[in-house]
Amino acid sequence: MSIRVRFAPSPTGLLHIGGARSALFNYLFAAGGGGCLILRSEDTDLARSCPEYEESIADALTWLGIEWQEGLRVGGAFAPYRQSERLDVYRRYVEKLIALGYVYECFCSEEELETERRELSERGESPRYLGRCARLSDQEKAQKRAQGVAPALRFRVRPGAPLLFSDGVRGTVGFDRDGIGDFIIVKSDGVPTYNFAVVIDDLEMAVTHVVRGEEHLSNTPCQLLIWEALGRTPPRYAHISLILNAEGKKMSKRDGDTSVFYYRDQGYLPEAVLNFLALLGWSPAGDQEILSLAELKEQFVLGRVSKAPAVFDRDKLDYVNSCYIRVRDGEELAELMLPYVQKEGLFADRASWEALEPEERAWLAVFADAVKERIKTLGEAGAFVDLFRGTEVRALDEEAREILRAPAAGSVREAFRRLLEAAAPTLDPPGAKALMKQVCQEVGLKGKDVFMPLRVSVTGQVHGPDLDKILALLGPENVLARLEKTEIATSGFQS
RNA sequence: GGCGCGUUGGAGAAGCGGCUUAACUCACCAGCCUUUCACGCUGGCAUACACGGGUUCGAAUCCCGUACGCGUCACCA
Repeated sequence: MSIRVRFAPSPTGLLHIGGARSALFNYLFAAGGGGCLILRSEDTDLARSCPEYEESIADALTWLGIEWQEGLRVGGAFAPYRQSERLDVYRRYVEKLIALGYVYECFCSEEELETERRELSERGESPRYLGRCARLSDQEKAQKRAQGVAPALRFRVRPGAPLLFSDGVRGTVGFDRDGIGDFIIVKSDGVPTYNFAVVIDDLEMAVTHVVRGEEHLSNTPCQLLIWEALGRTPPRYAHISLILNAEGKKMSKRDGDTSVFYYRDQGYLPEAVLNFLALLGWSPAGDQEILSLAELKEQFVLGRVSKAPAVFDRDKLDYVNSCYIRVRDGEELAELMLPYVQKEGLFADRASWEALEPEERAWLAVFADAVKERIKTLGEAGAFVDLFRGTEVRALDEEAREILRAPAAGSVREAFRRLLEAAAPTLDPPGAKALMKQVCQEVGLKGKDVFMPLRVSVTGQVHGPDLDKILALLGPENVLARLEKTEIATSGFQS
């Protein structure tokens, strides 16, 4: 039998990093065995669910490169894949459980339930429902109903052996049945609860393995109970550890920077996010950590997933991302950077990469190659725009002034200016290099003595990308203009 | 508080009873490379197996307790 797994988010928010990792692990697990990933929407919480979130979750998965073979958007043999559209399916199973004697109506109010839980808790017992409505007479029920109280449906937990299951990452896990308490499977508004709907969906959709976050571990016994009542074999479960924030707490939406789109907008590449997420709680057998999706698929095994929670480390994400930025180049990388460059006002009026002129694309390609080794995210590329554009030079700091005060600085600049004015009206990196070589010959110097004054004159900074690229990107006109500005700015200091 | 899960250097982790005087990656530091920075390379730092008992000739690895952390206890999912 082939593997069938599912990712079943509830559309109550953007896809967050923990959800993305669950989806990834499901995807990798299924892909390794030629299985099928189902994307299902658990929208039984009518009040909080929202179709826009469902769309954005699917978009986020697509952006990441996680493909599903069945479910939302793609359909499949077990449609529909939205729980709100499967109410009649659940109803059928409720009938079945009723017939089997597992279900009873509960009229308890929220306050009553809360009081019960509190009392149990104070007595040091497990807070749970003690079954107050389990044996209501028909008359009592009729009375409640006459008062306008709509009943919820509870699942009756019968005594029996402990619920043991073998978890794919944690090994054998067990819960006692008497600690559980009868739980609600259909709310008073007639909508099934999560714990019930998942079981029915997993059953109907022939799910073979459930890979999900550890927060669901304590839901598992309830679900097992339903499987048992229905006389069916449950899927294999695997509960992956949580992702913690720097404070060691479960990464929650309240932390802010937890949505996948946040990282996309910051300029993280999808393959980097995926690679990083895979490394959170899982480790490859070999030493290589930078792995493509194809390699991850090939190497991923559930058995190597860690039981302990992992802390989300932005530094490592940055590192992984920089690795993926560096292997890209030319116009391909330039296109990725375009939005961030536009944010700085450059080519801001262009609707897309296609709307750029060929020479603009070429310019951006040189730009991209000039900055790619010094950025961790695409977003950081924006900071370089000013360096390569316009006639303005950044204010000189003391270190920069020092360099321009060097005895030979003046003649270097002079020679460079002269040669540049005589040169062709355009500059490319090789051309810039040749020009600088000529300067070296003319002033009889080389190395730092030549390059540093030029660098500072043109950029105002002591550090930065390769000079030939800077010059090419600026173009002769801007270079000349900048030369003049730094001349004026430093003239008062040259003795 | 009940129940469940976890605990290897700052972070991710390898380790599955002897090969461990505990890999590897990030971060950090230094040197080299380089016209600068960055990249890359080399080296280093980090007094890492939570603690206490067992089992064993031998334990980070198995068992039991304790501590600490986290999760969960909803007519949320």
